[in-house]
This record gives sequence, structure tokens and C-alpha cells, in this order.
Amino acid sequence: MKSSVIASSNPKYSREKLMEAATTLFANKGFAAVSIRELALAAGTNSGMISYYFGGKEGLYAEVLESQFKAFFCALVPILKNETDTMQKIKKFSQTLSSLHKEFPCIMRLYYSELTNPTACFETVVKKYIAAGAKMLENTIAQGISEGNIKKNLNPSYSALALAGMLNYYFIVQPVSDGILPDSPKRDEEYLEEVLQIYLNGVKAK
Amino acid sequence: MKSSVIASSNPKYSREKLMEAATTLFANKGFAAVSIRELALAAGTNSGMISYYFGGKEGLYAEVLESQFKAFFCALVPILKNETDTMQKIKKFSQTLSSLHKEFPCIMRLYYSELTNPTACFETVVKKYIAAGAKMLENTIAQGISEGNIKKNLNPSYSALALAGMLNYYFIVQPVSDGILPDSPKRDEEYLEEVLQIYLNGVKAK
DNA sequence: GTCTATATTGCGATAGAC
DNA sequence: GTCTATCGCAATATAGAC
Repeated sequence: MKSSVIASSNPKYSREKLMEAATTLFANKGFAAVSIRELALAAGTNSGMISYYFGGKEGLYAEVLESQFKAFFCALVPILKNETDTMQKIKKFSQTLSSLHKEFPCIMRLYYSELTNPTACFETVVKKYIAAGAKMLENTIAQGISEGNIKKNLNPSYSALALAGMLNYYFIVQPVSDGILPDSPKRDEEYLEEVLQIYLNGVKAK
Repeated sequence: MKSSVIASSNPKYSREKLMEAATTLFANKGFAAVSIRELALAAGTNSGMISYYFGGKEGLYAEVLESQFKAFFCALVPILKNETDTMQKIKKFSQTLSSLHKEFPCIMRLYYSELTNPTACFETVVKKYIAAGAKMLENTIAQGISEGNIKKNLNPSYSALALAGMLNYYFIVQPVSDGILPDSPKRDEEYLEEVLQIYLNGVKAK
């Protein structure tokens, strides 16, 4: 029984395998700390395939980022477009953002890596998605103000950023918060509930 | 006029010069993306000095982290130890944290780099400082609850994390928020004021 | 489409002159 | 305490067999 068909050299799948392996490796170690040998090994192929499919390590990284950010924001965008009232929108948005992190376990690390140690992709891919997401949330809050549900002395962009901060920071600080926060199995839900209580109570008019 | 005395080879200063150069380089590019040649060039010395003083690149990085975190937290700790009431403490803490970022422009990037792409230093230096800081803030909030100033159904560690998130996220997201937030010269102060308004209003009892 | 083998460059660390 | 020179190794990328 030779390694003829099912072996590591499974035609046409190297590309997908490389994308998968690269997503977790780049997310966990950062672009510079990952070698193409390591990527190829984790994908069950060889380093030549990275040049063949992506034109090199940078090309693979760029495609990982674009793919992750696109999928994440495509799942998030529809939330703020439905018909419920503003406070419900904010609540639903936060819940969705929170649950999406389980579906996209790598996106936060990829995002924060680009924030702290930007590569060329920061300008070409990260910025556009984040700016679009921020604008959406900002508009929702502005709408809440004009409807009289949210304090009118608040600045929508600052308030949007404050909410994003409470949610995003939680998911990146997990490696240190494991020794600090209650180790409840429903920790994510508990935190989300508490954040929403503080935030909604803090911004609501009257 | 030879380069005899004042030249790049200024005795006994290589160590300090390396520490300074390494702080900004590691903060901006991350540990793996910086070479010892680059460090030496920026410090006006040679790569041999890194092994001589720090035992290698990792040793230099470890000393940079320890030095930055120690100085930062030493400046922050006294704030929560004075006698004012809880709400004032939280306000003062936030203001100090905010202003310290101007004094320590590298600390956030070093911190977030370790959060997203941890090195050995995450366990040995970062974790202890962050855990201590988090505990302090948590205790302050717990005190506010027992005094009746803060809602008693809130969890002190979650609430502390929420505040830290609003503040810390703001400073790391700056590269993308430049195109989003109002470009007021007093942006930091405006954001801080708004965050405090939302947070204090959101957590206060009754 | 995949693999092995290799060319070339740059890395971190060190030895030894001054 | 500092510098130059260099060693050994691992990096990315590519050429060419299958």
C-alpha cells in the first residue's frame, strides 16, 4: 500500500490546508515569528506551495487577513440594519460580536497584531473593515440620540469606541484574565450582560 | 578632527542607548521582527554589545519589558491608595492612566504585543503587573459597592475589566481611529470625560 | 499540482584585537 | 567597554524532476 492517493500530497487541497494552518499560526505567533517551513509542515505540504499559490509568505498572510475580516464583518453588518429600536440594536450587536468570537477564534489576534505591529496589510485590508464597522456603530448611536433614547451631550464616535473597547478588550485579555475573573463556564455571557447593563444605563437619556 | 571622544563609541553609554532604542523598536515592530543589527544601529553601537550587556536579544527584550512595566505601575499604584471617595478614586485613576500613556508611549504596544503574541516574558513579567493592577481596580470597585455608591448586583472584576477596556482600547486603536474620531487637539481629554460619564453613570447605585 | 534540492540572504552569537 | 570579523544556522524563494 503506497502513499498514492490519500497521502499528504492530496492534489488541489494544499491551498486550503495552507490557508487554515496559516490562520492559526499567524494569529498565535504574529507574521514575523512564523516561517514558511512551519506553515508548510502544519499544512502537510512543502514551502514551495506557498510561493506557488500566494507568491510568498506575505501574499499568504494578506489572503488570510482579507478572508477573516471579510467573513467576520459580513456576519456582523446585517445586525445593525434591522428594524428594532436603538437600544435593542446595541444589545443585539454586542451579543453578535461576542458570539462571533467563538466562530472566529483568530480574528482578534490578527486584528490586534496589526494594531500593535502593523504590516503593509494594515492600510490595505484592516483599516477599511474596522473603519466601516466603527461607522456603522457610530450611526446607530447617533440615531439613538436623535430619537431621544441616548443622552444628547454624548459624541457618537466616542461612545461607539467606548462600547467597542469594553467588548474587544475582554477577548484579547483572556490569557491574563484567566487568573483574575470568576472561572464560571458562562463567563462570556455574564461579562456581556454586565457590560450592557453599565453601558446602556450609562448612555440612556434621563 | 577625528571621531575620538564624542563619536558613536561613547564609553559606558551603550547600555542605556540600547535600552532606549530597543524600547521603541520592540514596541513598534514586535520582538521577532527586530534584528540585533537593527537594534545596535539605532543605538549607535554594534550587535556584540547586546550579548555583552544582556546575554542576547531575549535578555534585552526582557529587561525592556520589566523596566517599562515597573515604572508604569509604580506611577499608577499610589492613585488608588489615597483617601478620597470611590467615585473620585475611579475618576482619578482613569485620568492618571490616560496621562501616563503620554509619558510611556511604548507601554501599550509592548503590552498588547505580549497579549496577542506572547513570548516567555508574558509569564515572567507581564502577567504579574497586569494581575496586580487589575486586583487594585477590582478592590476599589468592591469598596464602592460595600459603601453603597455602586450597584450591588455588579461583579467587581467584570466591572473593573470593562473600565480598563474602554481606556486601554482607545490607546491601541489610535492608528485606525485617526480617520474616524474628531481630530480635536483635546481628543484624549474629551474621550476620557465621555467614558467617565458613561461608566460612572452606568455603575452608580440608584 | 506537488515535491526535493538548492541558491542566497540575513539571522543571533562569539572570538579576539584594541 | 567597544569594535570588527566571522561562524554556523535558519530564513525565503526558486528551479526543475515527477
